[in-house]
Amino acid sequence: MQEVNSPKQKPRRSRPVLVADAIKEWVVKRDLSSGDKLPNESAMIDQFGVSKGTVREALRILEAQGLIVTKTGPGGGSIVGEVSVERTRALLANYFYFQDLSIADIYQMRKSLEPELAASLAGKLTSEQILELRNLADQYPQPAKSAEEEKEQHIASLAFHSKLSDYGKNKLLGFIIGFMSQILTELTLYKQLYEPPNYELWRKGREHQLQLIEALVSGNSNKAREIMASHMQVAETLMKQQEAQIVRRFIAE
Amino acid sequence: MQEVNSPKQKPRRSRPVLVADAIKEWVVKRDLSSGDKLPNESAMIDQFGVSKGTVREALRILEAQGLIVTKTGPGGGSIVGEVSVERTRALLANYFYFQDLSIADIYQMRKSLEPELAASLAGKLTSEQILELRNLADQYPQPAKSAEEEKEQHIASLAFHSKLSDYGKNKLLGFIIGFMSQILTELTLYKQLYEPPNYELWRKGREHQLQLIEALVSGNSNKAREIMASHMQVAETLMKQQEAQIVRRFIAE
DNA sequence: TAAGATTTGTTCGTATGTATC
DNA sequence: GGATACATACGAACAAATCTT
Repeated sequence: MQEVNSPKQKPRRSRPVLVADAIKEWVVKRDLSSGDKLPNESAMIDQFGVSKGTVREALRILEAQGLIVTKTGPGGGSIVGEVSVERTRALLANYFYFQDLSIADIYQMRKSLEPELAASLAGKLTSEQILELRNLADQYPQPAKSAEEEKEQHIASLAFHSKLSDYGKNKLLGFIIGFMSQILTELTLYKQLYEPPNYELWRKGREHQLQLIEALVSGNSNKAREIMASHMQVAETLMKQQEAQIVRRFIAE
Repeated sequence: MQEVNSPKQKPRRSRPVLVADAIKEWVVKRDLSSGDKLPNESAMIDQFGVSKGTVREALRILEAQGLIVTKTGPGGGSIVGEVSVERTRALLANYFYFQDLSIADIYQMRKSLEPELAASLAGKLTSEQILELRNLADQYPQPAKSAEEEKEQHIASLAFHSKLSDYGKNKLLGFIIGFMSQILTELTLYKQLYEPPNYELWRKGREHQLQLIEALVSGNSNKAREIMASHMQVAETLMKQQEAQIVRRFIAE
């Protein structure tokens, strides 16, 4: 599997990306972690035998991926920087900018994952966490009086799910659920308001949240799963009513 | 919500970053899509009133995120580039480099998602796709004779799942499953081989693949779901036996 | 094949900004 | 405030890739 004679002429990597790769390798080889210092610019210029401009382009590449953070001044320079969730979500959103996700796609996944998350959290939450959830659920104790208000409630509800995903131990599961909540929130923020508030669905949704909290407190994981599953059905109906389209835009940075 | 007096002194965005943002905005505002041309370097130098070096750093940022592709020569320059799955997976992997994912975390998700995917594909595959799956499943018709051979079979099996995820219409679901297959493949590639081949599990795994293909062809979605669920149990046992640790390394680019 | 034109790629020297001591 | 150490930014020049004729 050599790269010789490969018909797929790979587009020759420019020097900045080669340097960026070299730096990444350097970091991994020494098993550096968040906060550890990298050599400064002039050291890299010597080390890799390239000019300042090239080194700087390489550093911008790593910075764009969230792998390093750079500071000026004495004691400054670049350090390894923990990649943030926000940036990662943004990068993932950029990918789906080109992929035409539908509401149905997102709900196919939510219906599988959210009940699983709820079940895994039953009996595992601290009283502070429970309190936070209650606060979110109580944020809108009355049915929405206008489409605008319903929108706000919908967003608060998504924040509830996002918060829940933070409480789980499974970082992958949490990330994906948080990502979907973000997409749906943006969708809700930007969408047209042409539907009147739906009282029946509102009532069910709120009821679900309260029942869910109760199940989480009592540690009944099967019940938590069931409630969340019903809730997803309701939420899906609500979203599909709006015939919303996924907002196409770059985010990142 | 002004940025004045914000206690959270946000780390002043450098000029390349600002230029990169401006370019992104420019692209979105015109609703450009994959392949459309951006102004060339000198035009940007004029347009933004910055130096060549600054423009180039901005372009490297966008390139690192997969948003543009740059070519030299006449008619060259930068174009909007569809963000590739590979790059996106790599960027996501960078995030989880810091998050200590466990095998259990990944399988909690696989157990939820893979059966769902299987069910959604029942009766929807073309004969070419079925053939490809059969080929992958038939790649190792005999039980592994060595640990090394078992490793190869395990990787082939993951390729089977990856392929399956490509066939679905749900891009988000496909992406996540593909991502997990990739992580597990790397894990398998780099892990120590201290366990002897496990014939019983091998037999079950292969049986599952064949039964699954059959269910997919006949369009029995409930059966497809069930088989995949059992298969996930087996696969999880196999992985956990190895006590593998998630490989920590940067990928990307 | 070869030459010329176009556009990105890379270097260097210099100057400026910024944080620490 | 001044000295120091570092990143940030500019501009001019030259190198390399690639398209056209």
